[in-house]
Amino acid sequence: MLSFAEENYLKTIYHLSETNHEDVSTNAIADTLNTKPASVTDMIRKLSNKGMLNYRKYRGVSISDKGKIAALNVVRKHRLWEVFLVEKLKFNWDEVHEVAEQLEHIRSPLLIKRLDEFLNYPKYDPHGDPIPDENGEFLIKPKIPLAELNINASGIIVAVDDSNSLFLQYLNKIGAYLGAKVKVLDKIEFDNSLEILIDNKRTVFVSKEVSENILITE
Amino acid sequence: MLSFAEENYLKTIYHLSETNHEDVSTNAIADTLNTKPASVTDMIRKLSNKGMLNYRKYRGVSISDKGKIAALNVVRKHRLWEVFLVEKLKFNWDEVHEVAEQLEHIRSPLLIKRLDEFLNYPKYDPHGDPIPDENGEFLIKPKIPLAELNINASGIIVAVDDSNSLFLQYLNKIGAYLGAKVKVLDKIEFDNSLEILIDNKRTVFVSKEVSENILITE
DNA sequence: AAAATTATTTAGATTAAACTAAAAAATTTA
DNA sequence: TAAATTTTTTAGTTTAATCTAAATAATTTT
Repeated sequence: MLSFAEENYLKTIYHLSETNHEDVSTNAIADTLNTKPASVTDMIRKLSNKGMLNYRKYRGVSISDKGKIAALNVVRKHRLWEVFLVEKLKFNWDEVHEVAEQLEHIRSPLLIKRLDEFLNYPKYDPHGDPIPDENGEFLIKPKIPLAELNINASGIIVAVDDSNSLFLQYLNKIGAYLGAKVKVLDKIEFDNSLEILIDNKRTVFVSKEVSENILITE
Repeated sequence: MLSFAEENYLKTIYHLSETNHEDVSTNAIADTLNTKPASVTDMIRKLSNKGMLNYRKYRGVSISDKGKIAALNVVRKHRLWEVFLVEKLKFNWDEVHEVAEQLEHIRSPLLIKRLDEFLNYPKYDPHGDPIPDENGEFLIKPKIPLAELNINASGIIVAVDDSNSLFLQYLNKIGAYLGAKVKVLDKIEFDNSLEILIDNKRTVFVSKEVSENILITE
């Protein structure tokens, strides 16, 4: 059985090895977990001894099959809780992470089974990220810029590329938010701006820059 | 901020001082928490230094006002989660405790506020125990033996006094379970047995012994 | 390729929460 | 009330997870 700390290390190492497909460096782990490299080395050694990681001194680590299963289980719990927080408890997107970081460590297979059932077996979390099933299987849904949608196509806003606060304020002003449904009504050839319908309620024009920075899933 | 361990000690000391109204002994705490008395002494000292307990060496501890607020907050969280598990996730009574012991330590005032709202501000947990509000206020609902109900009165089964497995098997056989609604249809003067209606479904006769061991709240 | 820099590991400490064994205080028994 | 017993505390360890400082390995620069 894994401790909270061990679960956090595994999850981090899993995420880091997914994004860049090489062995993960000690410093990268220390940076994301806000710990010191020396602490990371200690934990790496421990997790290697448990068969969760493949480790070559000074060369970085990769995650083993066993470790991947454990990591995906934590990811599964994290994302299911995020769905719960947003859909049932009306949390906003930016409020869920910290709480889900805690909830993901609750140990009870029955709880997760029932939560999954209660949420009606969601396949994606509120950020559009896939929820692994009990066996760690999942299907990635591509995130594409709104700019690439065809006329009459629609999607859900799942992320923004340029997340500075002026941009977020602007999105708020036009009634767009993470989770909102958007439909492309027209493309203006003159300046590549888009006419979009947000949440079946409001029609607005957005510039090319804006539409390239809004990521959606279909 | 309190650690998990500190929260568990405070909760235990609160419960122990509620049941018998004296200072709580080191051994009693060690017994309920399955630790050694020496460990308890250490923690008592720590919590006293934080102003959570009143402690006189060799004389036992009582909980301070500050400690009580902290303890009641944990109790509140524990009981709200129990309601969630039973009402929303269809857990049985005997399955909730262990999970709620973990969930009660999740730190997020917003989470608890929203959970409370989501559950429609329950005042009692599935065992009939009161849920303290944000200020630690609550109202105890007396638990009385089924035997003491008048004819046509009804209540909810919240506990059993004699919880040996033969008794529980018998309850199961007659369709009674924790949380079930029971109504007294008749009292048989000859042997003080009762004719009761369980869950508006089934009518059965139960002996005096049985009706004295089933605890209900109105 | 040697020097400088950066990354990683080792060695040794610290903190929280537990433990055992022994000492001391309180309580019960005779 | 003195002796025996029980309870509680003290002293000293242990383990997990962290840290700092120093040493070593790897990489980059000149």
